[in-house]
Amino acid sequence: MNQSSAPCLTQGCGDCPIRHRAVCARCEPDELQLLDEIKYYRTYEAGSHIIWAGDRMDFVGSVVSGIATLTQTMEDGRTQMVGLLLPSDFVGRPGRDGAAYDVTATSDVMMCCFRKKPFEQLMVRTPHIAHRLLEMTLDELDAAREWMLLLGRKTAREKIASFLSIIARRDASLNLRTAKGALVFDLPLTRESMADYLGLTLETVSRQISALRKDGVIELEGKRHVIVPDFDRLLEEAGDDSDGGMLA
Amino acid sequence: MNQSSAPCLTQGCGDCPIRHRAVCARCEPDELQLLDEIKYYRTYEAGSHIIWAGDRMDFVGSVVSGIATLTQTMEDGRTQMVGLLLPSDFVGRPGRDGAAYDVTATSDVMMCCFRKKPFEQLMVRTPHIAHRLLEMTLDELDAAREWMLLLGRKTAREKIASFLSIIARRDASLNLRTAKGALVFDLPLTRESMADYLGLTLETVSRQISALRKDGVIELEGKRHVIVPDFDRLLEEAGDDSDGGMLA
DNA sequence: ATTCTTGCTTGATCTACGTCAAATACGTGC
DNA sequence: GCACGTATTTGACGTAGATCAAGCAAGAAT
Repeated sequence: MNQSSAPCLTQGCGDCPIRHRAVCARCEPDELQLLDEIKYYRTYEAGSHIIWAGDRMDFVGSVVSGIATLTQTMEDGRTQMVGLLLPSDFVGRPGRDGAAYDVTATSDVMMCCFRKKPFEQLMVRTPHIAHRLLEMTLDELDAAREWMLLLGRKTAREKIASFLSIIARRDASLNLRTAKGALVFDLPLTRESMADYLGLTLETVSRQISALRKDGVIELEGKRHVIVPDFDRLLEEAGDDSDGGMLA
Repeated sequence: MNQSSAPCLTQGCGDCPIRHRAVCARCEPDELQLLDEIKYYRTYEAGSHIIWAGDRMDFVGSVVSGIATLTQTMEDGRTQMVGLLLPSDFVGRPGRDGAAYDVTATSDVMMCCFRKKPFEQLMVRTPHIAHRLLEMTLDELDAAREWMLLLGRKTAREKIASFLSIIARRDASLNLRTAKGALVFDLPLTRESMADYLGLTLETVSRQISALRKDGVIELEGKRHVIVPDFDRLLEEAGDDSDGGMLA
């Protein structure tokens, strides 16, 4: 169907999707075998918690399929999403014992896990794994800071437009174009989860999506299927500097 | 005066303040010498830009003295702070060429810089530097995510209280207690910069500080000098789970 | 002393978004 | 087909915080 679901057996990484190589892209065959030895798969049902904040976490790993979220919740129930995990995204903090956030499967999720202790030992022996992890963490930090601008300074409409463009970008595997060049993808979250992502209420999310639809910025088929006839227009609505053609 | 201004000559790190050892804490003497060879100091005047977003960045380093901020600005001028750099904090992204954000000196700043190329080479040879950087980056990511909860879900009053407790915590070097056990510190930012930190306007910042003062949560001497008679009370106002006694 | 400048406070009003409440749509099982 | 549960939309209204607009305080320059 597309490269993201292609197995990476050639990399010695079992049946993980290709970007899972994030961790083992430059490993030697013997290192890959060590990774395979400490690897296992787990599945989680939609709605179930993968980890609770504060739990001891004895693995690191990648999402193979499905969607998971990282969230923080205040005592009175207000919650803010702080991470969105799509297939191939990495979870876990080598060198840390506890989980800092709740990790929840919002759809059925399959994880590819590495037992943490041996993974950390492997890290010591194979410096490029540490480098790759540093790189991934810097990427996450960049994403978090972009997100902070969104949360602190953008209007509700800009937040929605930004979210749509972020999903279109990240979910590249699902990106398709119609004959006319319109961009097409599915929303991976409910309105409520989008609200938690954007620091809004679900009602405001719904209203702003309706408004963008009315103004012709997007089209909807059903509740989740989005068509973006003009991606640059969407970026304008998002208030982003038009870096423009990253999908050109 | 306090440990933060004590030189760390014993670590072979020149006259950098002690937490600068972040990078070189576990280095062998010969590695430290290599660090010294690629090290230089630079000063920046209050208000001047250290780096502009997008600039090539040919160094990494630590703040030795003064305060600097990381900010993002939208085309229409709305700005969001995404990082606050106090003495001993690290700046720079090994492996990345460009700066992602504006870095501004909000007071006179002295930086201790390492030339990036040789620093990266050193990183390859000394794995514990890479590990330390990963650890620091994970810390920053945690801080960013805490910050996201603040931006997305907290009220103005909670934001101010959170900010005060964060400063009290980070600025540990300046923490003092009065005879009665009240916590005392100085605000490192103007009201406007606080507003950029918190996703508010400077007027709202001012009003909420006044309100906290009126309610006895804090006392003020002048505009910047803060006295917190009861730190737990402040934490309650911040809406944080009372992890309580981190300063007990 | 006096004017300027910069940072801060306070007041009056406005508005974007939240809150509360009631439909509507879409499955899924019977 | 029909009942039921969940996700979503839409409406009416309230409010936290933004905006606009005056002051005020304290240091620096004249």
